[in-house]
Amino acid sequence: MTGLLGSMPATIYEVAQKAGVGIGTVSRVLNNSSQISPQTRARVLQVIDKLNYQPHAMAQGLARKKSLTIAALMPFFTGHFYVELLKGIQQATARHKYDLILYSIEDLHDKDFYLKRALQQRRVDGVLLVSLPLSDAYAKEFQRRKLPLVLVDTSHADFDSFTVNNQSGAHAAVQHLIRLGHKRLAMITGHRESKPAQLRYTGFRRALAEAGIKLPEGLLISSDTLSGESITLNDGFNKETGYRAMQKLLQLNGIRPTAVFVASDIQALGAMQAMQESGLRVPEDMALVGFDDIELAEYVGLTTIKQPMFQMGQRAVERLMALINDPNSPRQHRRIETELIIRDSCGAKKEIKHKH
Amino acid sequence: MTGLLGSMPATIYEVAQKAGVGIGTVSRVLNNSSQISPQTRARVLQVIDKLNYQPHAMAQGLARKKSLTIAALMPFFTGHFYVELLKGIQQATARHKYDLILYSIEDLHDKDFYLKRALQQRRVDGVLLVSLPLSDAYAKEFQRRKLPLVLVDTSHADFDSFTVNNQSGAHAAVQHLIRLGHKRLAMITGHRESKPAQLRYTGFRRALAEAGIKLPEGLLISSDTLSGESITLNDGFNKETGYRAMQKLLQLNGIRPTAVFVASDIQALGAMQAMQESGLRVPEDMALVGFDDIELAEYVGLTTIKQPMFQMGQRAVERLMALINDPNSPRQHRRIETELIIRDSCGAKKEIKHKH
DNA sequence: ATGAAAGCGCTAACAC
DNA sequence: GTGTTAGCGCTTTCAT
Repeated sequence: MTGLLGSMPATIYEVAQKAGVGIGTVSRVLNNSSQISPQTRARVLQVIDKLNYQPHAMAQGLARKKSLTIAALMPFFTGHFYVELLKGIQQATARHKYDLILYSIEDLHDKDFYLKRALQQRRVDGVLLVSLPLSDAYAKEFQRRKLPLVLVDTSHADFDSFTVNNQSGAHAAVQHLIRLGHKRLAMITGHRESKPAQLRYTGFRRALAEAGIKLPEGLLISSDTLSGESITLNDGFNKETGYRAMQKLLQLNGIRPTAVFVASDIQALGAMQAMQESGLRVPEDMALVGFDDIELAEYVGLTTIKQPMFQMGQRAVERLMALINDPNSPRQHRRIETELIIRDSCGAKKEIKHKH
Repeated sequence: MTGLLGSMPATIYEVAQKAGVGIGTVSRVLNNSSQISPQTRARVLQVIDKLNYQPHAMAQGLARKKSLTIAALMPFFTGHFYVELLKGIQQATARHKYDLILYSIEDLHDKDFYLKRALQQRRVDGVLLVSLPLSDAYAKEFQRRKLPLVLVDTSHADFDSFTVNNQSGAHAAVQHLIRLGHKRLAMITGHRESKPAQLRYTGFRRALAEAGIKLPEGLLISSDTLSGESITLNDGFNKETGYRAMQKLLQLNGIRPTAVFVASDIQALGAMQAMQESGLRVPEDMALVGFDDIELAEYVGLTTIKQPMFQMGQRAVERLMALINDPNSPRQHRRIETELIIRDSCGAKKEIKHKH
């Protein structure tokens, strides 16, 4: 039927010809333009269907100056956090019938390269920048090009952003401990220069202050005050720092805390190991709350703060789509609230445990 | 300098004009064509650099009938396996200077939709289909269109594929147990209809046969012979089936096995839980080997079979690129070998343990 | 070696 | 309403 051209996909010309109309008409029904007589529209649609015609994405993109594609630049997968985020992004993108190009950033050189690519070459309709700081040079570039940009887990005054509310998350964690009756609390966290570490610390202090509890000396342990090989890894949020920090806490006789807020689950795991080696049990000897809700947290029954990354990914895409459709939509900086996941590491006092 | 057009990216025309050459010439240096005088080439390159010019991907794609993009269709992330795979895919794709469009398949309707999209809209130069069976209808379609396709973790006679060698992996796992001196072995696995389950079983049998060991009745437990809610989940590879299967094994007095090969780590976790509840210890009371090397495996010290997904992703992309460059390249069905990761769940006999 | 011109498949402005 | 035509930004003959 399709003759010699049978193996090549149909073009708008063939559709037009078979339907006995001009290509403009076909284009119109494709974009379901305002006024087309129902008859011709039906006829064209029929041919389209018969030829199994689908418009050529690049030709459309070129003519329309739109790609129906967005790019996500993200550091590749340090676990759960990014996987969930990517899922959310992917799903929302698909729902809008957009394609998602994934650029993974392993070092800062990559970032530049891909940013440039997204900006100039690939002409995506919008970009999502995840966890990476946006330099002023690129900020200007995005503005000049009027290319919609949404930041996720990072921020910049001039662009829309979605970040986790670290402070209120930490606050909720500590409040939970306090509600359970704990009065002598400690905190283990990452490097003091780390922004999340700072915010989580603020939340911790705030919760203590509200309960009229003060933090004795030595009950706050930041990674950078420790010694050890991998101390600097991942902003101090790693198993070894958790382990060493807990060892330090355990040496505190007399003022040993009854509960500790560990600013990351991975550190909490290290802390648990240290406790175990000292013959101490969680939560009997010491209650623990983590932060992140990594996969292992569920397995070991660690009560923790979950960051709703899936949702964050979705919302970021929704926002990006809104910006694509209305570039003048006012800037929004959204702070996503966390969720307290209660498991076994704090024991139960007046609380009902939610077992998963 | 760029005047009113300053906010739009430069085109090949502007480059040509500023360099005092025709657009054809610019195009030639862009594609570093054979013969261009070093001088003009230098001059053009200089202008390109000054204008910060980068070719427009869609225009190039349209003219060249190539998109420099591939698509990966995959069921979205059931953990580690897919994350590693995606990392490998992403990295190899980037190395070839291709872009990666990610289509996530949540149900079979998605699969159809995206397959059609990739196939007809000519957005991509090749596709990677992961873990999903390819229907004959689409197989024909890919052939007709001559669109390069590589299957990963799934296969079809007519297309290149990369799959894990389930059989030899299982064989290695069981051989390990046998070398450790175990003579009474059992196996816990997923549904009997599951292809991986079948292959792993074959590997198990082969290892036993080679050692002259026979499998007494009742020492092979498939998920579909169990009862319980989530028994059917994920082809029977889930925690509950592992748990129940182990319970069943534990009821076997007299012929209780000293070691069991569990065909998935997640089931091994369930099995361990059942043992723990019965006051039994791993490996003292029973040795365990899993399959998959999920994240938790390391945490609980489970000896297991690792599937090198990162590598598989990379190789699949390499193959796809080869096909894109030479569509007539002969078909290859690659079987990727697994790796035995020795941890603590088998104890040590004559073996040296590799501790991670 | 290089300029001119004809597409690539589509959209959109312009006629009628 | 619908056909015609001029681009979109590039590659690629075809001349020269």
